[in-house]
Parts: sequence; structure tokens; C-alpha cells
Amino acid sequence: MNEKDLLEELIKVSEEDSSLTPKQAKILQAAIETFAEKGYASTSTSEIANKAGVAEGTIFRHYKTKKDLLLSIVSPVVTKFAIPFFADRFVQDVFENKTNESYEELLRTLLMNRFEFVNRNTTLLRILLQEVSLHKEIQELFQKNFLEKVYPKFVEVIEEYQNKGEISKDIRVDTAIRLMMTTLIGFIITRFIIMPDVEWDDEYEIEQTITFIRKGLR
Amino acid sequence: MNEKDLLEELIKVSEEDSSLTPKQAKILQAAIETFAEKGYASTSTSEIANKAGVAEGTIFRHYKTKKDLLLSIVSPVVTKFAIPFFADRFVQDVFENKTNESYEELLRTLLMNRFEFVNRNTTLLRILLQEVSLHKEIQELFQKNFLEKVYPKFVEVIEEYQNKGEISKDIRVDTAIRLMMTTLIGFIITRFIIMPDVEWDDEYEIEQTITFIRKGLR
DNA sequence: ATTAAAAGTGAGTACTCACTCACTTAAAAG
DNA sequence: CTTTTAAGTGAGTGAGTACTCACTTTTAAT
Repeated sequence: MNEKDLLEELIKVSEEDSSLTPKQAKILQAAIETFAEKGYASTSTSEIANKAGVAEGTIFRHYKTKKDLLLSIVSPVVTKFAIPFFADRFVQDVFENKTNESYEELLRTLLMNRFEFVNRNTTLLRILLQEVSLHKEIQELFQKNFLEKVYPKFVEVIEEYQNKGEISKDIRVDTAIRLMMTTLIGFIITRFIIMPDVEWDDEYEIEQTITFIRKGLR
Repeated sequence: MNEKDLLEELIKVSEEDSSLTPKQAKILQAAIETFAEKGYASTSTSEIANKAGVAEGTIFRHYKTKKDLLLSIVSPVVTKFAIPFFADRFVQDVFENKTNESYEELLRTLLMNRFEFVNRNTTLLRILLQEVSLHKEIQELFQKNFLEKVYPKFVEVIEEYQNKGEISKDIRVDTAIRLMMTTLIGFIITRFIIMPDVEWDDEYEIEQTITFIRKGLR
């Protein structure tokens, strides 16, 4: 049901201009399902072809290698996960001092934003987490996006709210970023990857997580 | 250099009574190195045999299947990571109300204890993290150890310190455990797996992490 | 010294792997 | 309608793959 959602999202994302053929979409869908279930290395191209209802050669018409197929799935997830961290209008306003809102609102927006993203793309995140440690191409993508897009913005935020007195000046900026991010990401991974089957009171957990960070850094 | 440490630790652990032959130790060492580097599925038994200086058949003399070899490496890590969470004497004292120390000391002991363990066994943790999502045998081991060994102890701790007024009673016990654990584990994984190459002021980071949790849950 | 059990070997087995290529079919361009 | 380009096919290929087994060597027990 939400399989379609994520595929649509990927289709939109992975090929900026050119659109995919129906068979190519089928290949992506089959690859995503199988990679998530058995891992990249244990998935054979013949299995993907079978599941997609396509000849094996068709895969290699569109993707030079099997690894190419993996990267075409995983790369847009990395960038999409990093970039919109700060694409939200409210967040941009905060950065440009257009609001006097406390950073509680910033945290909430940030967390809910990424929460929804992962909720819609759990399968893709699972593949990403499984493969990131084995493929340096993915690691480099991660590093590039983090260093260029996410990290500098976080430094701004922390420093600004240190000046406003909402974050303690006793804590180093890098340490504050680390604590904030591991709490946010730790929550999302626990919620969707480690324990997706238990019943979650999402609203409550989100609020408690925000409070935890606020009080922890104060 | 610390490769020997971890192997020795594993040897002690993996075979409770019987000792390993030299060749079997070589096999384990080679398997650990290669699994960590390329992942379990992309490592061939012939490669392990080569690196260990052993005939391929020797591997299967000691381990029924390749997966058996993986589990013999990973299983003791799971239990060793979970059990001594509370094996430390001080921590036991705390549980049995033999001390009036604040839970700041509990947190510090807990964190430093696990910090040192992972420091000595980073390679093994890397393999564990890589493979846990693909092998339900490992997942079950995890779940069993967590539910039986770690979780109940954590419930005790949280409730006790809620009564002592060091942890807010407004927060659900499960939520407090989640926030505490993701912060601790998030730090350790960031420190040793994600960013092992940057220079860390470990003492500082440990203290800040403890302060963060304390203030966050208060 | 003899026997029995365990450890070690490496060629062999049946099978799977990612990838190729000569070819057919469909779509787009002129 | 004709030509060009792209999409799709599937049998074929050589290089592995995990694992077996008949055999040799080493160790331990009597």
C-alpha cells in the first residue's frame, strides 16, 4: 500500500528529467523489495528479473552493473534525507531570524518532518542502513551531504540559541549537535527499524523526545 | 595490535570449555577480518581459508555451514554486550540499594564499562551491526538478551530514581529507557563506528553525555 | 607400540553468479 | 512510409560458490 508511495517518490526523485519505462519501474520496485529483505549481496539479478517479470538482460540495459542499480536506489535517499532537513519554510525563517519562536518549535518541525519522511520510506532507509558500511560510494555521499548541507546549518542554530540562552554555553557546539542528532535519529530508527511492530503513541514520544533534548542541553 | 585482544576475548568466550586448535583460531581471525571488511554474504569460504592459511575443508570440519561460522562469532558478542551491562559490582550495589549514590555514578559506570568493551571489540560490533538485520537468529538472540537481562534491570533503575526524585515522574518508564539507551548507544556507535577517525576528547564527551541524560530526564 | 579418534587436506560436485551479445520488437523522427 | 534509435529478450559464458568425501597426518589413550 505504501509501497506505491515510496516507489512513486523514488521515481520522481531518481530520474530528474527523463521518465522511466514501465519495466524499469518494475525493476526498481523488485530490487527495492528484495534488497531490503535479503540484502544487496544476497540478491541475484535473476531474482530481481523474475520478480519484476522482465528478462535479465533488461536490467543491464538500464543499469551498467548490479551496483549501479543499488546506487540509483540509495543515492536519492541520502540526498533527500539530508536536504529537506532545512527546506521547510519555518526552519528557514528561524535561520534568518524572522521569528522569535523558541527552538522547541524548530525541533518539533525538524523531527516531525523527518519522521514523516522515514514513515513513507522505511524500506529505502532499511536498505541504506544495511549497505552504507560496505560501500564507500554511499559513505562519501553521506559525508558530502552532511558536511555541506546539514552540519553548517546545525552550527548556526546551536550558536544562535546559545546566545538566546536556550542552550547552555558550557557545551561545545559539536557535542550539542551530536547529542541532538543521535537523539532524533535514535528515536526514528527505534520507531521504524528496530521496533516497528510495537504500538507507539507517536505524539507522546515526539513531545517527550523534544523535551528531553531541550532540558538536556539547557 | 588490538586484533589479538579481540580474538583472545572471543576465544575465551566462544568455546566455554574446549580450547581451539591453532588453525581454528586462524580461521576465526580471518573470518572476523573479512566479514567486517566485505560483509558476510560477500565473503567466500575459500577467501577465509586462504587468509587463514588453511584448506577449505578445515573450515567445514569445525563449522557445519558458513552461517554457523558467522553465528559462532556473533553470538558471544551479543550476550557479552548485554550481560555485563549489569555485571559490574557497583551497578549491582545500586540495584540492591546498598548505596545512596546518585544515578550520575550509575550512568558513568555503565557508559564507561560499555565504552571500553566496544573499544576492545569494534570489529566484532561492526560485523554484528552489519548482519543483525539480515539474520533472524541474531535478532532473536538480541531480543532474548534484551528482554531477559537488560530491560527489567532498566525498569528497576528508572523507577527507583523516579522515587528518589532524580528522574521526572511525568515521563513513562519505557520512554525514559528509550531516551537513555539511544543516547548511550548513539554515542558509542558515533564514536567507534561512524567517526572513529576524528580526534575525540573521550573524557569530555562521556561527561557531557551523562549530563545530557541527567538533565534531560529530570 | 598399537589403536582409535580427531584434525587437516584438496580435488571434485552441482550449482549460481553477474554480465554479454546477437537478435527482435516498439517508438520516435524524418 | 522509411529510417533511426531505444527498449527488451534469453540463451550462453566463464568465473566463482558452499559444501563433500575419501584420504592422510597428528594427537591421545591404552
